Parts: sequence; C-alpha cells; structure tokens
Amino acid sequence: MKVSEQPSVSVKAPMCPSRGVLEHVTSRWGVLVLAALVERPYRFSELRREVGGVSEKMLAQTLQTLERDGFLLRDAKPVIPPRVDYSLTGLGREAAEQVWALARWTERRTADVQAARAAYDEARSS
Amino acid sequence: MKVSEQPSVSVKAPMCPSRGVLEHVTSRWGVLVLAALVERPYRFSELRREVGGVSEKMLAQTLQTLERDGFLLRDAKPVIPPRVDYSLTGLGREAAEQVWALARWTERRTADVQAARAAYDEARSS
DNA sequence: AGTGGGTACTTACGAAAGGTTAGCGCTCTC
DNA sequence: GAGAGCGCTAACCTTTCGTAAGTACCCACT
Repeated sequence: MKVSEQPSVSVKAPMCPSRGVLEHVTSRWGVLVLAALVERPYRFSELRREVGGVSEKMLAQTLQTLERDGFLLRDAKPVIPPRVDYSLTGLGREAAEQVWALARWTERRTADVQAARAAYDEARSS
Repeated sequence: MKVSEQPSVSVKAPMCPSRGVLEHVTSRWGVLVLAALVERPYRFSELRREVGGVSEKMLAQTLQTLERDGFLLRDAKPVIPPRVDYSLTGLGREAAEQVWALARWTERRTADVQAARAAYDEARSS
C-alpha cells in the first residue's frame, strides 16, 4: 500500500500530535475564544466579558495554549494599567473560521437538538 | 434594539442550551466519533478500534450523549453475539461534516503548529 | 487620606469530569 | 472446556476544572 494514500498524520491514532492540536482547538473555552476573535481583536478583560462564564484562570490558560500553538498573537503594552491585546494569526484565522461556523450552526440547530432530547427521554420513561 | 438583530440563542451566554450542544459536538471523543461516522456506519467494537485510544466506558457514554441529542441512530439487533450499528442522522451529518473538515484541517496543519510551539518554547528558554 | 475599582494574571484548594480495571451473560471456536 | 468476542455497566482513582483569594500598580471619588 502507498504511504500517500493514508496521511502520516492522523487524528485517529492515539499518540499522534494532531490529536492534541485538535483537542486544543475544540476545548471548551478554546472554541469560544477563537469564535470571538474572528470578529476583531480583544483585550483580556473584554474577552472575559464577551465569553460568558469563563474564569480568569481558564481564560489565561486557554490563551497561553492557543498562543503557543501559533493560533493567536499576544501584544502586551507596557502601560499602566496593563493592556494586552489578543488577535488571530493566519493559522488561527483558518481554525477560528471553522469553529465559528460550527458555533453558528449549533445556535441555529439547538431547538432541533432539544426536541430530539425530549423525544429520547420520553421514549425511556414511558 | 430589535431582538432579530441578536439571535435569542447564543453560544456566548453562559446559561444558553446551545452552549451544552456545542460542548457535546466538540467533546474529546465526540469529535472523533462523528468524524468516523461520516464515512460509513460502524458497530460498537469497530468504532472502538477505529477511534484509537478510547475506552469502552467513554465510547458508550459519548454514543449515548450523541444519540440523545439526535445526532446518531442506534440500531441494536437481537442476535448473539450482540450487534449494534451506529449511523448518522440528517442532523448528525450536518455536524459531523463540519467537525470532519476541522479534523482534516488539523492533520494538514499539525506541522505548522509544532513549529510554532518550538519557536514559542525557545523564545522563553533563552 | 482612604476606599473602591480596574488592569492582567497566579496560586491553593475542593469538586467534577475523565480514565482504568474488572465483571456480566451469552455463544462460537479450538 | 478454555478462551475470545460482543456491548455494555459499576467501582475506583487520577487528572482536569472551576472558585476564591492574592499580587502589584494606578486612578477617581469622598
């Protein structure tokens, strides 16, 4: 069999580095941070207000992970009070636009999912 | 302000049900299960072999969640040995194709991410 | 002068999620 | 008749996550 048929990097393999990358992109807060930054750059506290429910700890952790992976740029300005801007890189924008589309799809289809859940639960209780 | 401008269902709101739906779709194993089922229906054990590294417990849990959300159909045939087929619904296919695209994108870009990590780590150590 | 608020984080601890191992009832193969 | 395969389920333990507080600095208000 040809090697070119199967990609050497596959998300299906447990030890493949692509698995970890996908987990960062699809992480609980990673998705929402990326989706928010599609619109425009944000400051730390702005982002915290925009992404409802995220703690400062988890936001900082998520931003560090995504920055390290090359998805976003951190621009810390040496002013008082501190000001740090976060924006997408080219790589980050490619990922962000996909998760943003997924988030929008989810919003549109949430009612259908809720109906499916109600049907599922009723079929079990009766 | 008009209600129609902002969707009543937004992933940005902490208590919105769409948040939960998105978390199911983007969950660690949910992504991989959906991506696998894009190709064709799978049996339980087939899926377990296809999605490398998933435990039986987590696979069963993930499948139940996705079934309840209306993303996939569970077809348990009353034969010995037990045979259970899982396939995508229409709703599930819409979601699955998006996460599949994201998974493929990740595989293609993993090398870039690894390069970014190396650059990030070096900038810190030196 | 002192109090409260805003900035971007970090640290410590309890709670929740996730993972590992084992078992179950049944059948077909060796 | 011993072992493997099937699709789960229950107990247990570890890793992750969220919550609350602390840090250091400055401005506005009282």
